[in-house]
Amino acid sequence: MDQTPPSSDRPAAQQTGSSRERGLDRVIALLAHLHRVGRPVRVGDLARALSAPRSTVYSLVKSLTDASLLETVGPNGEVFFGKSMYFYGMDYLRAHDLFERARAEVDRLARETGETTQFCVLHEGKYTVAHMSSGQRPFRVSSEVGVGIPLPWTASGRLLLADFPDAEIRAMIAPGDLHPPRSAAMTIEEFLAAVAAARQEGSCITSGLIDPYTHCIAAPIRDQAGRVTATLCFVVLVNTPPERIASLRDMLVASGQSLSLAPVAKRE
Amino acid sequence: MDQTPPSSDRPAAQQTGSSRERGLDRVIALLAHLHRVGRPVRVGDLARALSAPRSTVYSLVKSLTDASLLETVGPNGEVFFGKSMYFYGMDYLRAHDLFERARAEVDRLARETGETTQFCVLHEGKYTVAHMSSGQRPFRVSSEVGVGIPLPWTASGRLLLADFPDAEIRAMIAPGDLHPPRSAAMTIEEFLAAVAAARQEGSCITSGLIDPYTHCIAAPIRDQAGRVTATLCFVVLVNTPPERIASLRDMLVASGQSLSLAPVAKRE
DNA sequence: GATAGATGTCCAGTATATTGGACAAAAGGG
DNA sequence: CCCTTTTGTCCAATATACTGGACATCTATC
Repeated sequence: MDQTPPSSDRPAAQQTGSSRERGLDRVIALLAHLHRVGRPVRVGDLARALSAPRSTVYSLVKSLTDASLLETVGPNGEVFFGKSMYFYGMDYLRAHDLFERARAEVDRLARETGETTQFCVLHEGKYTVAHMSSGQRPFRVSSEVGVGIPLPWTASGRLLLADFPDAEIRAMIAPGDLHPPRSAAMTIEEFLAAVAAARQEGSCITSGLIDPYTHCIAAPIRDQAGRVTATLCFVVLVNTPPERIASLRDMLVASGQSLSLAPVAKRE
Repeated sequence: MDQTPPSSDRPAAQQTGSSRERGLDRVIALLAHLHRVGRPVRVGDLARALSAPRSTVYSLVKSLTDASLLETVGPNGEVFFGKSMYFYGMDYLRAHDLFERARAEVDRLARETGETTQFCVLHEGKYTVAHMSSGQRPFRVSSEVGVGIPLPWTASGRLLLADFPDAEIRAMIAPGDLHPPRSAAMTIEEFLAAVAAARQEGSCITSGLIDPYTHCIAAPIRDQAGRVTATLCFVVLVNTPPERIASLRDMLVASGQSLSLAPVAKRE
């Protein structure tokens, strides 16, 4: 046939057309997929999930496993993240003092209060749990580490947006984000008001937003400029007495402030 | 590291300096380089270090930062590992019960004894610290997390090789590995004997091997089949009294055994 | 402020990485 | 047992990712 002009006027309706793609892009999608799935995946399934040629995926996976970025695990040829990924993740930790200290603080708070405690950040426009420590009776928690959740669904989300002008927040929030799965939808104005309230208050408590049987108690962590860069939060059962909630909030605010100190020079 | 010497006269048909290379391979080298260096690196320096074309590296780094696998940091355009790398590393942790429990145990041992404590594994034929918690007076420790060190230089290395036949160990140890930097060289036979002794003993103590002023106390962690898969170790000052060393070793052996239990089913 | 060097972006051309398909071997399934 | 599906490996062909070089901006050094 003649040369098929690549969509002269309109983009291909289906991107499933045999598109030759960069190996690196496929790898990035592959890693994201593994993260989403959260468990080892067979190479064949990977190819299917990414709609990439099998031979390509085999080749890429070989390179990645040779580099220990992936590991083959299980009796079948399933692959998952490897040791190098772990080490590189630790490098990130080492470069980010706040993360390391916050992780330790979360573990301490969880140990001392017995409550499920989280350290949360804004990542790619979503609320994301960066570390979590389960309380004494670990109940079903709705957010896994590293999985983005719409900001309006959480108390921390209100704090994380404290420094953004309303216009930016509007742009950041997709329509569906205003309707938590197990709770009533809110308007963008209501949410903006909630952000403003959290900003004013210096903490935030929500009830039954993601999970109808829990409260969420959050406190900000600020950088040197005073901007909220992360949060700490407790997830407690709905029947927790108000005075305990207040006490937990005070602990959290105090911890948040101690983590907000200007990063000490750790080099010698 | 200039691991790609100009190679005055290479056998033909090999890369002649300007070798067009796969993007993914460059990325893998890039990540390894960042890990070696251990701090943010400017893109130009990356290109130089990898001896890769600048335009290529810019393009790759752009893809990686867009994916949050790298992050731009600092006033100049330096890049280092990004949040996604951290999350993927956490995924590795979640998939490896042993790592998570060992990390907690290391933190506990360090807190309770005040000694520098490490969790070590065999990675790519080297002894590698997978987690470390500094003691009360954190002194200069010679091994960073994730950095491979020749097996003969450490007490843990002797334990990690306990299940390998002598022939394999010989093949695994490079000649230079038998000469610790601050200590006298050993013969391969001496090392094999030390491995055998560690195997017999169920623990291992070395003195002044990497650092002349420290002892290294190590205990094995075993899998269901009883093979050594990892170790715990204390790094203590050379003047530590023998009875304390014995007591620390006993603690370590006990902790190692508790971690050696068959992995509990954590699924519900 | 002139020189020298780095940085980030852009572009056309080509070496080659990606691709589809073919294949044997293993793994079910009925 | 045969039939179907999946797996892992290999290969030739070509779409394109990588490359080299050119360029305009910045930073430093003297």
